[in-house]
Amino acid sequence: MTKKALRREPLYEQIKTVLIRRIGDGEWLVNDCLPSEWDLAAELGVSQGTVRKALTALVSDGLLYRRQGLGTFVSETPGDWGEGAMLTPGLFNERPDPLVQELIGVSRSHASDEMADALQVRRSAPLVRVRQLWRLGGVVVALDDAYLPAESFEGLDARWIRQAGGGVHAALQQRFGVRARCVGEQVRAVVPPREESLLLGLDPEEPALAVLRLSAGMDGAPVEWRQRYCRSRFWSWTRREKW
Amino acid sequence: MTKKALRREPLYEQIKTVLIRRIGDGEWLVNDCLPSEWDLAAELGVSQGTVRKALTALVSDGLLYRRQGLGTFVSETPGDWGEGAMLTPGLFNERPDPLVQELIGVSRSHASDEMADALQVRRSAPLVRVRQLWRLGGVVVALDDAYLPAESFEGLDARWIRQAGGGVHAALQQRFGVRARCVGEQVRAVVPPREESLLLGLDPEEPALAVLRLSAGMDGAPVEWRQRYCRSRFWSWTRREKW
DNA sequence: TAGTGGTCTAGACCACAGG
DNA sequence: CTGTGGTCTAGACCACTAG
Repeated sequence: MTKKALRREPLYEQIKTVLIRRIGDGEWLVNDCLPSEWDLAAELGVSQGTVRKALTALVSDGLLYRRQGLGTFVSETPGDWGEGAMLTPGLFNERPDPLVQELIGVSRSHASDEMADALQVRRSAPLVRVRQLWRLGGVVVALDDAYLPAESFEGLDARWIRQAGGGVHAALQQRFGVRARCVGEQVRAVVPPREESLLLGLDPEEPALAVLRLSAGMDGAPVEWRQRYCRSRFWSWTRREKW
Repeated sequence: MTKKALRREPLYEQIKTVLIRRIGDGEWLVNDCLPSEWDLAAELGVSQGTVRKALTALVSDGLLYRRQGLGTFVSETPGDWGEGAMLTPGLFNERPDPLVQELIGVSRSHASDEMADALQVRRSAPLVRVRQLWRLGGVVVALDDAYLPAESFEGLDARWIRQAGGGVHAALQQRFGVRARCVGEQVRAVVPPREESLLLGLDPEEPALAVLRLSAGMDGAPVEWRQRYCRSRFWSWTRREKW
């Protein structure tokens, strides 16, 4: 036994966990209104202030949104691009632009060592690969491949993805009840392989931004490994603070 | 007159503003302990909870840090790399590494249109350029040029920067009382110009990550425009969430 | 008008650090 | 032991939204 007693987890953290689970279980669907802070407080046996602290954290995590005078709601499944993520297209003082994704195809693949490590599957484990193209104003700006463990997502195919509105993450939510969120991201400057370079419309030897991203379910289990090549010729990728 | 009355700014926002100003004025220096939440509350005429909310916001902004049982303290001036910023070196599951900066030289330059726009100075306005090299484990990993309005920072030279510990931001704080923080960042994949490519030890035509960064003082006035080339060959640049 | 989130207060207890 | 931040409660008032 250790001398130091385990610090008990704060109440609002426990509330967060409960709410995440109940949302994941489908008790409240996308854009559903949660019970009011007071109702939740009564039901959970804590004060309204504690519920508020948990809700505020979930809002900043992007799982919920609030509208004063209306209530607290479940957010849309984030799109495949990764709304709250590191790289969004645009220049320093620009408005967000509409990104359109185009599904190219779904195929089978096997886990590289790097993927197997990130997805916590064995090496060469079977994966599903979903290849998509991103356009902005008609111009191709990015190409990405999403890799998912085939054993966990049997039956995921182009039809399901199209029915879900074209997004892998939307399909995961609808077909498997999994809400994926980005848990790690990497950026490199590379010259893409010839095939990808052609799809992107790059000159030979023209560099692109390569983004590697790992997504996990709300329970923390790795769900998707994504490799994306971004054109860096006309567009750049920006982060903006409140300013 | 408009029908809709102006919404009064929340108290904790006002408290934030007051504290930022008093820190900027040097009332508390780096690593100084602020008065306790209760003392601040009494002095400012608000409740302890309101002070806490303002302090919490400033902690998440990186201006303060707290240690339970001790107090609330003023953070170090962030280093020139940009500690809390988008790109920090390392692989997915790595610990942070010690980055060492080496001052190459300080020279005069003139604002390009892009710089003038970001720094809010006239085109071709005189600028001070500070060129630095970044090493990680002895290997050169990045090269950057910091551009500052010469009129605002007259006298900034290599000696002052060295005396401040080698950092531009540290020198700004010590010599001009300006705490700079990153307000916007951009990433591109490019093949650097020949001179920069040589300094970085890149092969000809080898791509690098180019990071453009605008920093502002606590009052929001633009202070520094920075262009950085990062080697992308052995190192990659990562963001990690709590995970 | 009723119900919601947004803010603020006052007071309480806990865990931690230091003398 | 004292003082600090960390958490939690109960209650209040405000601003916004919908019907």
